Amino acid sequence: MEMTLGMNRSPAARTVWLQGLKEARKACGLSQAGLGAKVGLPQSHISRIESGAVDVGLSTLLEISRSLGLEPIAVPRVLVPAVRSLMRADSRDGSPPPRPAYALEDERA
Amino acid sequence: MEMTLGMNRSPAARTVWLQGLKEARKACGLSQAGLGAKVGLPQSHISRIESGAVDVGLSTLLEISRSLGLEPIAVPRVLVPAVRSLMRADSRDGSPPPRPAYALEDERA
DNA sequence: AACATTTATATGCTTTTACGCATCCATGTG
DNA sequence: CACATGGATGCGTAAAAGCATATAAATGTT
Repeated sequence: MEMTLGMNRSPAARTVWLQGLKEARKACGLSQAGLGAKVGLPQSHISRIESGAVDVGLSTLLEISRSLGLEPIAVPRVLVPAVRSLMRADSRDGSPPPRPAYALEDERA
Repeated sequence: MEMTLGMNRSPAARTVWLQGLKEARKACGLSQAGLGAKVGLPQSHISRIESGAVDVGLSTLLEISRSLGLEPIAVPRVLVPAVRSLMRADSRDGSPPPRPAYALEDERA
């Protein structure tokens, strides 16, 4: 069996990650230009990054993420579901029902 | 007030992150060449990445991290302590922690 | 409605740099 | 010594970062 997990360097591999940043940007009410100004990057580059046209560098990724109130952390795979659950529970507005400690989540099921 | 908290694109900014990957690599008992073989990268590049000489791209970072059993996640800043605590608790003592059965694990730890 | 104006995102082009190959410098080990 | 094993460096090339400009979609004004 060929087990090609999405481990290549194609745009699709990073697109999911970048999509999250794009949503976070909009959640902050920022335009590409606004975000660019915040982190000192040209709007054109933000555009290419979000579209997956370019493979953004770690430094730029850190600046963008942090300016959006996010901190990229390398989480052990076994803890990913727990962390995702934690994030979901936090971002829920006025309805915090007793949530199970773990929830089957997307990532790349 | 000038509040430029080390948010530049200098090597120092990413060194912290990369140091974690380096430790994770050693924890896996892998050499730079071994890791490179796992992810299809030349050893020379792993060297430059870990030393901070180059600003590694997101795709490469994802491949490296995942090959080490780590998943980079953008965590809201307010949740960072909680996540860190989770990771600390997990890595305590060598006894196998209650692994969530649904953590898709492909490679040998 | 048509036209201007502002705002948001995308594209062409140049400079800088990550990536990849080969090579080289260590420090073992028989 | 020969020969591994782990890591670093010079160099060419493809691609990211940066600048200016173009397109798109709203927003306003007559």
